[in-house]
Amino acid sequence: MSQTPGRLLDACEALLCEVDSVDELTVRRLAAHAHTTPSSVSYHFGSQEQLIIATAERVYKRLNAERLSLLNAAVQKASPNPPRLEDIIAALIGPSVRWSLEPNSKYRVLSHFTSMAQRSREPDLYRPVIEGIEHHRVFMPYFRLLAPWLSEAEIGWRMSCALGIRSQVTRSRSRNEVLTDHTIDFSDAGQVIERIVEVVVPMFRRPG
Amino acid sequence: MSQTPGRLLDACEALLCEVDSVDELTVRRLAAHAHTTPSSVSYHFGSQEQLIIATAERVYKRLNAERLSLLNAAVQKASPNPPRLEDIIAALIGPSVRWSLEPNSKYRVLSHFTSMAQRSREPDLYRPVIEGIEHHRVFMPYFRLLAPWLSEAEIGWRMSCALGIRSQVTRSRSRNEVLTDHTIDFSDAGQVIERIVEVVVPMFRRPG
DNA sequence: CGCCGATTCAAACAGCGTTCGAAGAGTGTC
DNA sequence: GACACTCTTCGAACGCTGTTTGAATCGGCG
Repeated sequence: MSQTPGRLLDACEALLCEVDSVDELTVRRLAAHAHTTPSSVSYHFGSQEQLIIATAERVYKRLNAERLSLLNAAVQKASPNPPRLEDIIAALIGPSVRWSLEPNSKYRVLSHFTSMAQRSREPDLYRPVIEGIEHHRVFMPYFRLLAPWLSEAEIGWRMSCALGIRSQVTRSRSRNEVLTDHTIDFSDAGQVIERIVEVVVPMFRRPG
Repeated sequence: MSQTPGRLLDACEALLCEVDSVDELTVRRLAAHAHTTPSSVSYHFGSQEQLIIATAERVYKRLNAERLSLLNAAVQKASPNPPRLEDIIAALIGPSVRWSLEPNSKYRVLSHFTSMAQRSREPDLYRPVIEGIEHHRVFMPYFRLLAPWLSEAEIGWRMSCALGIRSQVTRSRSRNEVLTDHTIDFSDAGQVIERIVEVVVPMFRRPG
């Protein structure tokens, strides 16, 4: 077995974090960083795009592991009572928010990845990673427990909304700062998560 | 005055709508469509990127005009009473949702634009368009009227959240369909807008 | 007319991702 | 030990990209 694929994955991960725009990442820079040649990217991964996808997948798995561990902690903490709704929401959206603010986290890999997914002409390459790895379904039973009057579909819709708010925070920080007159400190992950939870919780409250 | 810049803007708008990925849009294709040569793009706009930004700006203005006209309609309809909260929210997020679903609208220009803004190494080129043209501040007084217990910053934060949910719908349709078990018809703009309004309204209700 | 700025265009340039073919490394078989 | 075979590496080349350059052309104006 060659160890070049592994070195390419590592190089890709490292370079994606250093880079401001994803098209500063070239096969030639990648190859140099991994001590190999441009053609080995195509050889081992099929294309540069697929290498980036594989890199993102690896990072996604770590992010999701953190989500799950927060979820389990929330469940443990409250056991045998049902977990707090606030904790479940924070487990869902917290890691993304936190990673996006930690300067040395690998979050840049994910934001480059999602921006590539949007502009790709081969959405099928990305779909499995976006829909499969982020298996939000693990959260479903706990939301159902806390809001049994909502169907699975209704809960899924509210999770989508929560994730949309999360993305707005991680993606358009400067725009948010303008809209909120700089009164929210968007560099304080804890505060931001709290604000998101505060806005999402009412979506799961019993109506009327 | 030359009429080439105008033809380039038109060509860029048309091609951005036809294209799946923004890097299918090349200066050579642009030039051919506008009956000119590749170098005229750089000559008139500085770069291909700036041409795309100018194109998006033009489309953004139309989208915002539609928002404002919906806002005014909502105000007129209720006058002299304050407008309905639901109508204000629908005016804010409705046009994007509707455009993103109309096959012949120019929404593709905007989604290509935002995905470019994310991956650009010159964010300053995009900032004025993103923060300036979308002058959401017009909505502020009406929200304040309807939720006087919220500060401007609090309202701005909730508007951000609403826009985030809107983006989630216009961007990740397939992911939403999976999460909601295909029980929401994301191709029905009216229904989608209604669902968003339904989730956003509680954010503006008096706490407690 | 003569001039001058504005505009057009073909050619060239440096960079990109990928493909190709030859060379090398390692392994199992005769 | 020698051969055959696959897996891997690598440099050269290909076709494409956006931009720059310099010469040609156009349109008014003194």
